[in-house]
Amino acid sequence: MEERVKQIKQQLSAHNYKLTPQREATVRVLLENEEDHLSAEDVYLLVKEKAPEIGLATVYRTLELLSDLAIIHKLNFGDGVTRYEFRAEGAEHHHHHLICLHCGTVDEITDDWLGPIEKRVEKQFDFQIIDHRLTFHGICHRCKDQVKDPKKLVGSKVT
Amino acid sequence: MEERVKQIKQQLSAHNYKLTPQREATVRVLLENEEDHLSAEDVYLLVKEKAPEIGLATVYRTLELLSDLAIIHKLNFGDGVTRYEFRAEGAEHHHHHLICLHCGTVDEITDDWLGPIEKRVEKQFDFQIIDHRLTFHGICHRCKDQVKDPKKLVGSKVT
DNA sequence: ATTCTGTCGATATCGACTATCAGATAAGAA
DNA sequence: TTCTTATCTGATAGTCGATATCGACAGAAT
Ligand SMILES: [Zn+2]
Ligand SMILES: [Zn+2]
Ligand SMILES: [Zn+2]
Ligand SMILES: [Zn+2]
Repeated sequence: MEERVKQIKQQLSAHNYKLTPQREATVRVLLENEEDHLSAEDVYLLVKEKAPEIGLATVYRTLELLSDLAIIHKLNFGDGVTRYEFRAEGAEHHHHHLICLHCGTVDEITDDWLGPIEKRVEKQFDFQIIDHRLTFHGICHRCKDQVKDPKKLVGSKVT
Repeated sequence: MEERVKQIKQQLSAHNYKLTPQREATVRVLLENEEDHLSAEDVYLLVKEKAPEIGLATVYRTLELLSDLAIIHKLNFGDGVTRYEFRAEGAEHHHHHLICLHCGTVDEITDDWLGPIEKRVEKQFDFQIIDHRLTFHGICHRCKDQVKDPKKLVGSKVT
């Protein structure tokens, strides 16, 4: 934890940015909820618990900054809000997500399974891949007994 | 074309919806620009050329209706607007997209290359897949000579 | 004719996000 | 120190895509 904060502080100062108290509070909230895919509003409310004087704009600015420096990723799960998560340290690509259409839970596949497909894309389409996003929509193991007609869940969600 | 319109008319009436002139105009615009990933605003402007009396709300309502009936898909390419495209007839799953970070073009992989990975997900995570989204971000063949440092393009886009 | 239902266009409203701007803060120079 | 400068912050107004609301209208049913 302290290690990660220190590391991020260095990444910031390498680009002539300071780890201000507000930025540090935001980073700590992200670190403490690393598996939760928080929205900006989520982060704002959590930061406010520790530092009530912080403004929403500052949270947005900090998230944008961390995103610009490739420290965190912006995610979109089709619910209209941008969510944020740390990039895996050293990982080249984004990991994959499993979204349950019944309970909304987002699980993760931390391994990158797209290697062979990427090779095929690069060759067949002459497309140089920098990153990818892969999301599966379906019924998670916790819900499978409660859903009778999965086809009914093919709604009108954005993705 | 006429065939597709007729088919959509039947899909609507099967759910007790009518293919009104406004809805038909919207459907035709979608059909005539099938490869373009139009936004609601795009559709609105194109429909207005033929039927100037149509309202923006009606376009949104029609797109939502077509989406509910699984006739079209809602897409999000990280630029803040929802885009729409027809579902491939009979295709179980959504196709894949290649987004160029330099020129913004969206190309398509119409084949489904995820079969083996889906099997693995279903088994390993006990997750019943209903649909998926796969997007590659990178440099398209048209831009590859103009981009020297692809790493620089790893911006803060939502995806 | 009268009611009911579905649909329409116009427009107000919503919510996530961004831009603006005056004041605070921190680093440098004198 | 004191002045200067650039960076950062909080409050808030504004933007923009999307949705909700509402009165009007057409077709079907009674
Ligand atoms: Zn579930
Ligand atoms: Zn994740
Ligand atoms: Zn390109
Ligand atoms: Zn497409």
